[in-house]
Amino acid sequence: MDLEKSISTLNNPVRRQILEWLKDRSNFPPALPGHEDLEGVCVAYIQEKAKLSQSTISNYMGLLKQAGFVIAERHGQWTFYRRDENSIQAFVTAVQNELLKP
Amino acid sequence: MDLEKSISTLNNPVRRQILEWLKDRSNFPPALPGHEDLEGVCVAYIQEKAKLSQSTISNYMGLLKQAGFVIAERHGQWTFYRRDENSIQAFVTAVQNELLKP
DNA sequence: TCCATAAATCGAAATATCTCGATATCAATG
DNA sequence: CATTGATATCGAGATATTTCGATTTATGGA
Repeated sequence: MDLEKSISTLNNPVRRQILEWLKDRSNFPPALPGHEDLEGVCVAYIQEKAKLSQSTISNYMGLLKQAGFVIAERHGQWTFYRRDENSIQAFVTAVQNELLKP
Repeated sequence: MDLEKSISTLNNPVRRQILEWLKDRSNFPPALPGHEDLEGVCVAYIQEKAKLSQSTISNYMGLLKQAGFVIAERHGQWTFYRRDENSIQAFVTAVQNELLKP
């Protein structure tokens, strides 16, 4: 848990929005045939919703992954991203511990 | 509660450190004669501990104040800063609500 | 009123972040 | 193995943040 990296990753409204969207698969188009059973959302769907360039979103997802907020899983040519709830919970706890008085 | 501004204010290790220091008055030199009853710590003390320039610390304290993390109270030529525990708690709650799944 | 001290504001240089288009990589398929 | 489609990486321009020293403002005291 690198608090520094986590905070700077969250210091961007689009990245926070992506984490929000990823709470619910139904924020994105239905899975393509053959992907129905896979968890997570591919980059193209996230890009479409965020309306930023492909490279920017790929970069953002890399940052979210490095910070531990999402898990990436490659299946064929697609990378599926999903939230890492445990890691997100750990961050929230760390923020509490750092900010709130003993 | 402007989450945007709060997060960007916390996106700096020195500002977070200052909030940490302000948890306990005894992290700073004893109050000057006549200031014993006043809550909070003056800018000069914070500057001394942070080892950054006076203007930088004044700026940081302004940001922390705008974000609602500290309360400033002027007494004579000194400005005393102290944590705003309610506001800090509100921020932590907002982070929880934004990040954790329903 | 003049001076000294504390803090705030200003202007600027160095560094970091954002965001893009172009290019590279990697996997599937004919 | 050449092509296509998905994603990752690269290089760069625009913008934002960090941090400073210099200046300004506010206050209290001689």
